[in-house]
Amino acid sequence: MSSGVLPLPTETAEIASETSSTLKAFAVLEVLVRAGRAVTLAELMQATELPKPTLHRTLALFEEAGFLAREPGGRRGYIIGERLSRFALDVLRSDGAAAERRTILRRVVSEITETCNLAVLKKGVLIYLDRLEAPWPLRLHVPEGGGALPPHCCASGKLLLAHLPAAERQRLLELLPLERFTERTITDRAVLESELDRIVNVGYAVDNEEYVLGVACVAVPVRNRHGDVIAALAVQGATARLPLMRAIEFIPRLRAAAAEIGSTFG
Amino acid sequence: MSSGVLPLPTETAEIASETSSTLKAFAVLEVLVRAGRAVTLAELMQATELPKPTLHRTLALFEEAGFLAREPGGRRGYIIGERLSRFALDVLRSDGAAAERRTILRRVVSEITETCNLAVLKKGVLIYLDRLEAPWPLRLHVPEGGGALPPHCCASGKLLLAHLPAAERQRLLELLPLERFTERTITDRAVLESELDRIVNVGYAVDNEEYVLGVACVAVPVRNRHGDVIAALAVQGATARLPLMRAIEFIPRLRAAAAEIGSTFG
DNA sequence: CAGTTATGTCCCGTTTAGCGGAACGATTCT
DNA sequence: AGAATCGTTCCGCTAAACGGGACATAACTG
Repeated sequence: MSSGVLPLPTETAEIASETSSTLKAFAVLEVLVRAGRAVTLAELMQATELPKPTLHRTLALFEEAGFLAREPGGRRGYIIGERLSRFALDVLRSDGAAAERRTILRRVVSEITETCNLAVLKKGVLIYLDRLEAPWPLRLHVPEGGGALPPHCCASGKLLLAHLPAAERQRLLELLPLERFTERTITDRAVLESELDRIVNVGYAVDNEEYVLGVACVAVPVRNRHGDVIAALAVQGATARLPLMRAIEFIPRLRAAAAEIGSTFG
Repeated sequence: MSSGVLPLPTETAEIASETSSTLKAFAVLEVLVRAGRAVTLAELMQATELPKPTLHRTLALFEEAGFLAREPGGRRGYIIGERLSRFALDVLRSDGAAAERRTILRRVVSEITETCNLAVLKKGVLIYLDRLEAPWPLRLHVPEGGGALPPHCCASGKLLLAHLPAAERQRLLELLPLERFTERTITDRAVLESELDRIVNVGYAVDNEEYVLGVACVAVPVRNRHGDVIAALAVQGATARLPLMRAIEFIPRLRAAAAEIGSTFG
């Protein structure tokens, strides 16, 4: 796998600035694993920008615990240990409900041939639970690892805001910065509030280029068995290909999928 | 995949007595992952005997970093996050045993002079852990980066579906789109189901031009020491050169190699 | 084979971040 | 409704992580 002239993909300083020792250690593992071969301490220093003793300690810890092992002989690089392999296998095997949701998403995406995502609201920002891109060349690039979006300017975000308990919704509305991203972004609290009311009534939310010019979204609620809105299922596409009007036609299908997804929780 | 009346396999006190916070955190992940389903804080407390705030802190950390995620709604269990899932795949593709497996694969390929591959099911789709082409001019081009295949139309996919835990298999069968690729693709749920039963009985699976016209595959299970099916080893070839009948003759060799490969997984 | 550089290991005083009992808040059960 | 269980937050204490630096070991060099 991978590996070229420059030994490691250098995601660098991100790691060094990580506060928690545990996450730092985990990030080191990620670098090591992505290298796809034995890696020396010096290489890891370069790739992670972590101090030498810190790295050494971390690696020794993992070696002691069986997560890592070392090459025999002179320049002993670190390799993946048996315990880490077993762990990885268990991770892949513990699909369960995640596989179901992913499968449902996949079906929707292939039916409507547009990118779909499943998102929740966490501490006032929108977080993707899963996301599946349709095979179009023109794609919205989303930061790796479930990057958070501001909720006031995307369909899922507005939908989830709208269905918050009244008090919580009120509190968030006052707190949200309502930053402007395009000329269509809603930056007025009163306007946003009536938009949210409208969303509750019609049962879906749209984002008409409010976050990125040329990108429109439609989101429908995912409910648990009690009827609470717990997540949002959304379709997203370039308006050049998918004008909002056409996206809205997908709502019945989205709703059906949302119902299925809802039943995979709890 | 265990999980029954008693929620978790309780390796217990080992973890609580672990000195390093990082290893403790890792052990928590191991427990969570082995459960094979969403796990609550309370369950983890019982299984790890760690104090509540400690666990909470650890889990929140992982959630923040994208290694874990939570089920939305009321009783929010922890599930495996996107980042951890990706990490696991990277591990399996480059661990020390991967080299060993590749050696075994290489031998099989040179023995039978046909392309072989090793695959697992991840979130309901087939992913190659490794793949080695035989030196024939006519080859099936496979997208880089272990592109995912739909499981209902390839030998490995059907084999792995067949050996899923009954409940999970059932749920997935209902959800899979069963897209048609050739006139031989199985697109009927009932037919697929009886095919899966048949596969469990005979111990191997075939793909008779169900995905690509002119390409046939035969897959046998790779089992860990407990007998669980964890991967599939398959041979694949152009039917012009390798009619299904001849491919089936390779099964004994594949089985032998699969046993070897199985022993390289913990 | 000394001399030199690059890499790996250890020490130890400092400080941070993990710790966990306890109280509080939220949800589910009956 | 109340009771019980589960999840979250607080905060003072202390162990554990931190990392500069010194030392040790292996790999090049002439």
